[in-house]
Amino acid sequence: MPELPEVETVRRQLAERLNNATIIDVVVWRSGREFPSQANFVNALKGRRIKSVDRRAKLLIWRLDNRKAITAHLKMTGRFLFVDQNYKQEKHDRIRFILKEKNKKIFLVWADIRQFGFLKLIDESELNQIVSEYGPEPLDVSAKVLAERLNRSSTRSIKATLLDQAIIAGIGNIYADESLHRAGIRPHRCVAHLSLVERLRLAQEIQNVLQESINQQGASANDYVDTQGQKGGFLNLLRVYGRAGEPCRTCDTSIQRTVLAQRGTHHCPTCQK
DNA sequence: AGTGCGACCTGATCGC
DNA sequence: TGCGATCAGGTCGCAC
Repeated sequence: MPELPEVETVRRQLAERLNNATIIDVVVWRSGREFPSQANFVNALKGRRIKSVDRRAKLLIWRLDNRKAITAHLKMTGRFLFVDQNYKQEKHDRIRFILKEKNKKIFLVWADIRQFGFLKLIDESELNQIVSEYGPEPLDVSAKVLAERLNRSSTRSIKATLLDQAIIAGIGNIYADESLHRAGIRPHRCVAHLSLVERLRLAQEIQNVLQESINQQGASANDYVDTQGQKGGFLNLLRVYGRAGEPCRTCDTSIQRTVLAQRGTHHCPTCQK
């Protein structure tokens, strides 16, 4: 759900306030799998300065001043929310960070309804390893490079291929369906059988849809909200995702929903060949 | 080796 | 009204 555009939106909002901030305190309201050793997690963070907030694929990376980093994955329902001093803990809240930047205090809450997300403290070498296993950032390379990444002899469908973070980073269920509709390619097609023209068109549409969604602060299909609790504006611009039975915006044909790669998959039988 | 699939988790929604 | 079944999905780990 939070995919590249949504995670990038959160990154920008976090970076704006957390860059150069110092972590004063960390209160774990409810611990979980994401920080197995709670005391170590809290103690290791106190007093550390955040050098930058970066993103790789759907992973948020807070680089600290001691060659360590906090990685955060929102998965489906993870949220960072800026709150004020008087904020009261709500049901799914898990951690509160108190930070300081230029004598101004910052209160940040990590919440996660489904508890799939995680925060992890790791060192530089482990971070380098994780980052190196992702495919290229789709907005940092040319469409030609992306098209080349999709040129593979595999039995998999193009949709399953797009969801593989090792091939191209950051695409999830929504943007896989949306980019395939824009490119006029059926999700079920075998990746090995796509023509050069199709792969190039798909690569360009991946870049277009991701950039357009970032410009709208992402799409809130279900649970996603940004650090102010705001929904993304791209939802109404989606062409197929979540529109089963509704008319295709291009040709009026009813959008079909099937299951592919274990994911709800949406396409227009007329526009997509 | 590459691929597919279950597990993880909770809340919203649907049908009876 | 209430209750159970189903669905949402990113990624890991295991099986084939």
